[in-house]
Amino acid sequence: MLKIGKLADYALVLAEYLGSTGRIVAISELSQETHIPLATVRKILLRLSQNGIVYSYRGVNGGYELAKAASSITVVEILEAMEGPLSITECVSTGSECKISKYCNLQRGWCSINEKIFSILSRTSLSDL
Amino acid sequence: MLKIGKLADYALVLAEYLGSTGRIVAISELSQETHIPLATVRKILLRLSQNGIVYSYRGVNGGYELAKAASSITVVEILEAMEGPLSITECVSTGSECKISKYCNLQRGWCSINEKIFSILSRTSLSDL
DNA sequence: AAGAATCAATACCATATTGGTATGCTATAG
DNA sequence: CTATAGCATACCAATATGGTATTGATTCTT
Repeated sequence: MLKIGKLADYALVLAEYLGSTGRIVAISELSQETHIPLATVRKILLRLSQNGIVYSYRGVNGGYELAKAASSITVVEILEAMEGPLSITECVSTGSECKISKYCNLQRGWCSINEKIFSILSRTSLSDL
Repeated sequence: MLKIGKLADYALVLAEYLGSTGRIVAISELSQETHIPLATVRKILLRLSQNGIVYSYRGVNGGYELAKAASSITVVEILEAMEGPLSITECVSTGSECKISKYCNLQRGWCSINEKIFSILSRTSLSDL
């Protein structure tokens, strides 16, 4: 467990393909090449675009391209674009909404672990995968 | 995101309490002290017991205690006891059930990341939290 | 031996999340 | 002006999850 969502996984695959071509690619091509369903690709690319990971171009000959070089886009950037801030537990992100937070003294430890995982994922670039 | 389940989180809290007392503790006490609902505590401790993290004792004065010293129980042990093997993506664990695995070349990278996260979580002991 | 305390095992349910799809709207190239 | 392609939103089905209830088995105490 401790799995990332399928959409986030797909997002990496799509981003990797964009990086490998280096040009503007339409959703239809992305879907064909990656075998990810068209409507799903559409949803993913929208999120990536809204989070500045890719640039989008409308109209004829439109499509998407990476906003940066594949070597400078990190795994955590794409992950967070798809799923929000990295937080291994409730208390790490929101300043503790957890019901038992008053009686729990693990928050500090979780934050530390969270930072370490963040560090790993931010040291891995798209091209490293 | 990339969150662990609440039950796993609770499991750490419960294990930490067990470690702090060093004696046999009944479910009722665990529930009272941690403010985790009784039935939920029962479910969690059962899993921990089945996975050898804690010893259980039935009958009057029964309860649970850690099977090892808190300093030698790792976070990943408890996590995996609660949620199964650590695997950040489908392809890491099961040898790839993923539909697009034939067209995806990220598996190697995910495995590497998974190992690094595993390493972090196995270098953190219960007493470190 | 009886009875109380305590864990074991399973089954169950409501809710939230997730993956996936559909649809009408907007912008742009030519 | 029209075909192409992304934008935005809404929707649905399936699954996972957290949480609860119940019955049975074991052990201590008296």
